[in-house]
Amino acid sequence: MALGNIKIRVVIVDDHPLVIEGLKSLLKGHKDIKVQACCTTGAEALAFFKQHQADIVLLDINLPDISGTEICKLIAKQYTNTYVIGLSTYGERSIVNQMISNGAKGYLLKNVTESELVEAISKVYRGHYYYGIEIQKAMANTIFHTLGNTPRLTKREKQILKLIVSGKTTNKIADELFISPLTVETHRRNLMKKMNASNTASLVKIAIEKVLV
Amino acid sequence: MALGNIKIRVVIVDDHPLVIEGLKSLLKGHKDIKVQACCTTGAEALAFFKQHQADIVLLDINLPDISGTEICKLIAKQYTNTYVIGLSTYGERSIVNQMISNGAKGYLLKNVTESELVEAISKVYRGHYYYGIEIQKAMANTIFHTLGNTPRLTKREKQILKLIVSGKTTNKIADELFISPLTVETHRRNLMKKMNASNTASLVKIAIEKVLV
DNA sequence: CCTAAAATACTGGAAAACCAGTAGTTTTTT
DNA sequence: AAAAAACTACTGGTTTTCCAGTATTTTAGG
Repeated sequence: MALGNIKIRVVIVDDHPLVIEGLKSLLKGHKDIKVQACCTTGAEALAFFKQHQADIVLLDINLPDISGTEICKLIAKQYTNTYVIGLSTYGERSIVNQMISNGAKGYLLKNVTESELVEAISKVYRGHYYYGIEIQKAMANTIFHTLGNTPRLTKREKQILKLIVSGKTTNKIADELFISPLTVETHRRNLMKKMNASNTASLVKIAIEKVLV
Repeated sequence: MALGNIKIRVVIVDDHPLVIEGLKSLLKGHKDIKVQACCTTGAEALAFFKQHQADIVLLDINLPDISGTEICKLIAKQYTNTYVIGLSTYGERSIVNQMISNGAKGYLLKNVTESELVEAISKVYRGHYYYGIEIQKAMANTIFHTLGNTPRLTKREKQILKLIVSGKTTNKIADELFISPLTVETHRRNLMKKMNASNTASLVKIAIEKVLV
């Protein structure tokens, strides 16, 4: 890997000791990588970074206290020499995007192999991006689906969408907002058109999926 | 632990190599426990048990091929000397109950500590039950929340619920399943009643929330 | 085999959602 | 001040969902 005797300083943040153990184990054999610290909470991690430096953070998105995306944002903003690689189990696509837009330089699923993990760390360390194969698949799906295609909703539309998702009928919503049911219906129709939904069910589903609610 | 020179034979089943690695690492120091095999799929695990014996199975509930609960049921039925300890991340409460009713003798969250893991294995090995502290908390919560509150849906109901969530209308669903729209409607109504939803919107929302879809 | 649960299907009627188009009024942006 | 965008509201009609029952057939478990 030709890094001479400089070690990549890695910090692991995950609330599962098991995962920490696993990651450490996978990295043990690589002498140009040094696991500097392991944290099981977001607060712990942030405290650590106030006092120390690191090159790479392996950051779980499911933390008990602070959300992974939040921490990612903070680290990316404050410690510009520290790069974040997100970690999660499969199936949490929307989060991947959030992490990336919050400055994560890489993203891996927890079923990562040793070689992939090491490659990710070294790539990201050198300033490149690295996304696991599975993530890339998910992203291809998503880029169109979630980001490129997320319609900008107006304030009123968002408000009404929330009420729809919460199970209120058009009439109830109209009552609540002191507007005509006919108006609510128009908004409803516009929402469906914008979000490519054919009925309430898909409207709600898409709304939840895209975290518009 | 006074087991003489008999080792407890443990099999780990988890699709994340990382978790396997972590568990192995935690168990390494204990010489009365022997990790006999690790499987990353349900099929692999079942194949293994056809040819070998084990005392304890550490079984993840999220496997790519067969559901953990299914495997648990099979093992408990066929290999009465092999005890299952379920493994999962938090938040999958309903599954805990399923696992237990399928014959799991113990259940742990993946953020288990070394001592807890070892204790669980030895307790279960001796024929006792063992549930992690967090699981016990979750169960207390659950008894009301998940069982009292998450309705058990039948196979057909789940199937129809999925189709509803995917945006299909009653007629489309009926077509797809080769049944009368009237039947679908009945299911629909039963779903709403069971899930305490007043309309499609809340049905979809609740379904997604409770990960019934 | 028998029973309970699940799946199937119906009647008939009310409410809510969906569709297409139009258009006036406010607010924001340029 | 003009243009664009957002919010408002309507007509008139179709489709889908929602509600309250009832009832037969299958299926699964003891």
